[in-house]
Amino acid sequence: MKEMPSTRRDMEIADVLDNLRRVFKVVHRYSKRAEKVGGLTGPQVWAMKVLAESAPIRVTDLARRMYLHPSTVVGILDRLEHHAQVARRRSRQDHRVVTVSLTAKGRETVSKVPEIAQGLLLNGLKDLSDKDLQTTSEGLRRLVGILGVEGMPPPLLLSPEVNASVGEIDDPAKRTGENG
Amino acid sequence: MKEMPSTRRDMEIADVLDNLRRVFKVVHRYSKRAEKVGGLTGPQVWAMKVLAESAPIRVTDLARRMYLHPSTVVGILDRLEHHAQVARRRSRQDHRVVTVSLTAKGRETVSKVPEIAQGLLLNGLKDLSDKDLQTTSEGLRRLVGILGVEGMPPPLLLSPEVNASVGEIDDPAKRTGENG
DNA sequence: TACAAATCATTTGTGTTAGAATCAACGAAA
DNA sequence: TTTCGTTGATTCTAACACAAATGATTTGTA
Repeated sequence: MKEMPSTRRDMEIADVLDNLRRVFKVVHRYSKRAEKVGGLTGPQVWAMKVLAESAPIRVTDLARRMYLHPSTVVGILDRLEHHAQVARRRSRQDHRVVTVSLTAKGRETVSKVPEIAQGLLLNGLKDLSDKDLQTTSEGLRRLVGILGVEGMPPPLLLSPEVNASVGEIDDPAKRTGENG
Repeated sequence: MKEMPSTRRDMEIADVLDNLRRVFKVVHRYSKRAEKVGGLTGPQVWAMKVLAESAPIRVTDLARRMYLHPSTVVGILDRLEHHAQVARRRSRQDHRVVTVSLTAKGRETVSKVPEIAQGLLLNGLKDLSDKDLQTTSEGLRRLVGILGVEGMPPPLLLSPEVNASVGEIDDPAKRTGENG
């Protein structure tokens, strides 16, 4: 692409992208090793926290809640089940469905989990002044806005249609620009 | 004790974390799938872009520039080499080091690569008003600051080019790299 | 010179992630 | 009832990511 040297603006944009990459890296790393609680990895703990909140839950729904592909969740569940942290059970009403729950050991583990990956960030955020926090929040909101226009799903965490939107993120062309 | 939830502040913090997670998901996905150029994945293209800028480069330095672990880069290079996009060469001065360069085909590929994953974000950022851009930039810088102080050693930004546009973000130079 | 320590790339092992294909089961329609 | 399309979970393949260990090489030191 064209190199528009010029202004601070461009530098600032480069700055944003660079910082974003950096934040990614940190959080990713952090959630990869620092989060281990009982020999469990970040995503594993994350899954268990979701389970603690809404078990029994179907695999598909769990995946939706974690913004992950079902096949990914299957792997995570395999490992958790192997560690006896969760239990799978076939639904009797619908034999296709598998519901997942925490075992006693799993509940025990969850109770021990402090604040995980977010702890670091969380503490940092708490230390910010009101003004700084607002700026940070604003900036992120801005980014989400930018991305959101192109297809980012709504807040959710509970909305069933999350997955639908997520699935189209990479193909904004499909989106009819209804959005607000 | 002093855990009084549900102030505006707490909601704002939750907001930040939530938005962050959202941004992660989008960008991650985007860089995983949508970035394919000539059958190449995001990280592969990324590596090639770095190479286009500063080949020949040592594997370790490439890893540093990409904020990735050397062993990860090795895998990426393996695939790129297999596609004849890059070439490895053992240094004659120091037989331990391997320098990587783009092949003719590789240069051809890079020239075709538009703006990849960043394109989406980049365009969005360009459309922001000066003020909004500043706010966004500020917010990110804040986050990096938080993470940088608390626990993020590795970025290192020791290479001149990397922090060219970054500047003074967390100033890790002060720290004697205690890495683990 | 000899020998220990550091460096560099790589290999090995584990885990995360997604997409395609597969298989079983459900639901609706002919 | 049989057929057909769909849904749900899983398996398979491929890539990414990191840590720890390996092997080769260089550097530092006695």
